Amino acid sequence: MAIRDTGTEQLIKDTAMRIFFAEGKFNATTQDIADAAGVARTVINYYFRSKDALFKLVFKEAMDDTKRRLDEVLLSSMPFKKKVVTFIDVFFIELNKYPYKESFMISEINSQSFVMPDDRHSAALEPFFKEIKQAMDMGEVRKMLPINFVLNLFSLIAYPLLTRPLFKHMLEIPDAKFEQLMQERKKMILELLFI
Amino acid sequence: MAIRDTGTEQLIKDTAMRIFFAEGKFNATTQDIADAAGVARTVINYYFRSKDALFKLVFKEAMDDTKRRLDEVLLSSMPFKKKVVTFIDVFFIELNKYPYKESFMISEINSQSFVMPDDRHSAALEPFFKEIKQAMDMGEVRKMLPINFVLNLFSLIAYPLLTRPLFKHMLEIPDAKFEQLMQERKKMILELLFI
DNA sequence: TATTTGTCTGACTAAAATGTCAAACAAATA
DNA sequence: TATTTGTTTGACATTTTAGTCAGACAAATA
Repeated sequence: MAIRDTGTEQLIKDTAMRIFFAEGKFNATTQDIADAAGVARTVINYYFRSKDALFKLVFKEAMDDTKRRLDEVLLSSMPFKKKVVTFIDVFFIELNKYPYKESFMISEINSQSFVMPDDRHSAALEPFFKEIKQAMDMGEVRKMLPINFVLNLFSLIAYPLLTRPLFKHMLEIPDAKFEQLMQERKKMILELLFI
Repeated sequence: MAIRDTGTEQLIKDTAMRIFFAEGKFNATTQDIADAAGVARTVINYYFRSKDALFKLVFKEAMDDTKRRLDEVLLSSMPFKKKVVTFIDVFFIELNKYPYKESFMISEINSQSFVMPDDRHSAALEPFFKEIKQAMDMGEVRKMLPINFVLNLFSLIAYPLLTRPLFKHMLEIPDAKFEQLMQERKKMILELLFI
């Protein structure tokens, strides 16, 4: 007989993603996930064999998803500056839906058992570097190693959101204020990156 | 009788710090730490009562240590630009000794059980903001919210080191090359922050 | 030296989490 | 409808990890 699609497999993956990336419970157990999904814990073994296998799968799919979303922007035919603006927006939306995703990824990547999937080289990066160089030649952006432009872009967007709880406390600002600050940062980042 | 200082308590703390921050083993067990320190696992209970208590203590001491080191720079009487340069250097040295410390902190802060210690407000921050404003008025740095200047400073330094394994792979660069890139970033960051 | 007392250890207990399996259940199909 | 087969469940077993405790050990000191 063919495989029956009861939606359970997807439900478990979605629930795991929610728990990890939206709720920030990095050390969730299989029981936690099963409870949240409303299924018996053993279905996780049925569909994914082991906890580890589920975790690895969810991680890989999350990485691929992010990559796809960002590549789509990088490979589009927008003019350079508009592309960067869109890139920032997409990044912000992603981090709004899954505030802990980035942090989770970093933990995983930095962990011992982690092995980087082979296909991590983005095909979108190479041509984007060319565009950066062009923009530099045209005096649109400050001259530096194109790699540093990309690093700066990621850094300026992601870091404040990663360390959000720390900074919110250090600077004694409430949620709404922080949100507003982040919106202002979007503009500021552009002004910083472009001349 | 007085407490005998056998150095074991400190040894355990140092070992835990090494395992967490230098080796990146975030999920180390008490057995792992005891083995690495060359003591029986139960001494951890003897000195720290529970695993949780040890973890909390190590975390707090690490936070305090970082804070002290950075505050020292911020409160010094150097001229503004030199202060920022020194700040960047200190940050780099710290992240060189304990590459995973920042990542560990972020995980912890983002975790459920985490409660922020009360005394997190740095007395050094207030006067530093004043200095930033002055530098802006003097046209030394780009005009923006002083808070954004600080966020940018942290972001540009820390993020690439946090995501090091990811970027190293994505960009296919070996260790030495990455190290060199980070050194170049120091200069680039200054050029970006100062006019 | 004898005693006290802080330090350390190994054996045991307890708790938490993962994995296995037989059987129940339900959807497809003969 | 009867049978097949994919799905789901609960009971049980295993593994992993943390905590307790009595006693061994060793440094201080009376």
